[in-house]
Amino acid sequence: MYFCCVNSNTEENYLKAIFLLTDGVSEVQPKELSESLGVKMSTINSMMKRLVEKGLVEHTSYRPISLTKSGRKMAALIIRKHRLTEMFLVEKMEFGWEEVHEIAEQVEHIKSPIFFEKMNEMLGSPKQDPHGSSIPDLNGNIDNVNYPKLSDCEKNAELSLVAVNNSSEDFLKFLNARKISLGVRMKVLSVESFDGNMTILFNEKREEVLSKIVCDRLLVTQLNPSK
Amino acid sequence: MYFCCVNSNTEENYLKAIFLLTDGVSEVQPKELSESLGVKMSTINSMMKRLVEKGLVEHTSYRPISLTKSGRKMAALIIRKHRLTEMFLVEKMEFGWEEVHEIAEQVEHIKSPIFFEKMNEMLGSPKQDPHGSSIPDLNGNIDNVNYPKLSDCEKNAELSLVAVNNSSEDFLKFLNARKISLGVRMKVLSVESFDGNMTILFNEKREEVLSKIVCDRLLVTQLNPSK
DNA sequence: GTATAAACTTAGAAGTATCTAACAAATAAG
DNA sequence: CTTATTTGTTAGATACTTCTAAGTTTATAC
Repeated sequence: MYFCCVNSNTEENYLKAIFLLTDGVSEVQPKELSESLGVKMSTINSMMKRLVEKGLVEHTSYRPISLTKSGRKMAALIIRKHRLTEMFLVEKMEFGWEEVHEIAEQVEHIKSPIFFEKMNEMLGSPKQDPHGSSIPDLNGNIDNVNYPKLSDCEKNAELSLVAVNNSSEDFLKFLNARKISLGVRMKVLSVESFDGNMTILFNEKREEVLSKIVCDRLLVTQLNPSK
Repeated sequence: MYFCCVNSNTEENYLKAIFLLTDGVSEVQPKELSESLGVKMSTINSMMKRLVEKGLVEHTSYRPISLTKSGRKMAALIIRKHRLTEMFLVEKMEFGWEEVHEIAEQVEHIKSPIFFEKMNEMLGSPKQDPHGSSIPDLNGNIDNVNYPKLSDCEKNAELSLVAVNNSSEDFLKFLNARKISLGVRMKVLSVESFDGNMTILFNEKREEVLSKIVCDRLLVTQLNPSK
């Protein structure tokens, strides 16, 4: 018999991955999870058995995977620790937003509620992490604002960058090199229908051509709602 | 075959324990290690096989255990991370010295040299942790000052508390309750030869009777060398 | 100096986390 | 609608970390 309240780092990583992959939707395919975690399908299978038995995951043969209520809460609390850590590293330790994901990936597993609540306090209970993602509260509730992708915006749209979809070091260094950071003003000058490339005017000054891959990862809000 | 540069948290804990138990002496008995880590003797045996094979530990049947040069360096670097973390928690996050050991025990395993060097920089390259223990440098070298125990001091000795031998929460709370902290001035008023109890005058004001167990854990320097 | 106790070792088992290989079900393609 | 491909499952293997139980060696006591 398992003790439902004690989980290994590995189990926490599975819960977190399922949580992130079911953002917006309710289920995730075993295949997706396997690719996201970099493990074989059979490994997903054994772990799902354990997490189902612990009451954290719902899964029956040949069906997609979802979190139970308690699994979702647990996952959200791990993500809270991850995102508070990222914010702490950027705000209090002067790390760049491209450096913090890997460190937070390890720090998030530390068992010490007071450690993270101290961070939260020092940071003034931030609502977003350095990449614009929402930080779940202590009850595991998370504001699920679904910002549109830049790639879904049309010509002449005037926008502000509010979040990025991906915190990989390479991608964030790419943005750094072009001085693209959260809050930057953007105007869509043109959209190439052939390949999805977009020409963007940043802060009314710099022009950049961004590939579809990049535009898919930039989340924005409308600056002047056309009314 | 093993990869000598990659170690699990468990292996790191064994190296650290051997390092701390061989402070001053060159070897440690398997039994001591087993008690210190809270695992059975047979577990010590299997782990020693692995660490010997990795070239980190020296051990032959029925003989005591010691670290190789590379094992010692590795252990010192883990202790560096532990002690920098403790200092960071106290100095930059306002934790009490009794709260930090448990957290540092987990943080010390984080794989990110830059994370700890950032702490070191923010702290101004401290030489001691909040309990007065030396912090090894980046090469794994450590100042091995062997402060005398209060329990070894004689009547009328005038002393200053420079370190504690033990960072358990209970012990440090005991000291907190008596306002005993690093740097406090102490004068030995009397020593009870029967049980080793000592009556100590703190900062020329407060008098406390401390048991042998407590006096064994307090490390001091002579304030006025009697010459 | 033998008997006894303590310390140490070995062998074998269990749980976690992973894999490979073989097989089964569901989906896509013709 | 049958075939082929992709996706999912099971069984069995390996490495890690730990245990218990049984056996050995060293140290202690008389």
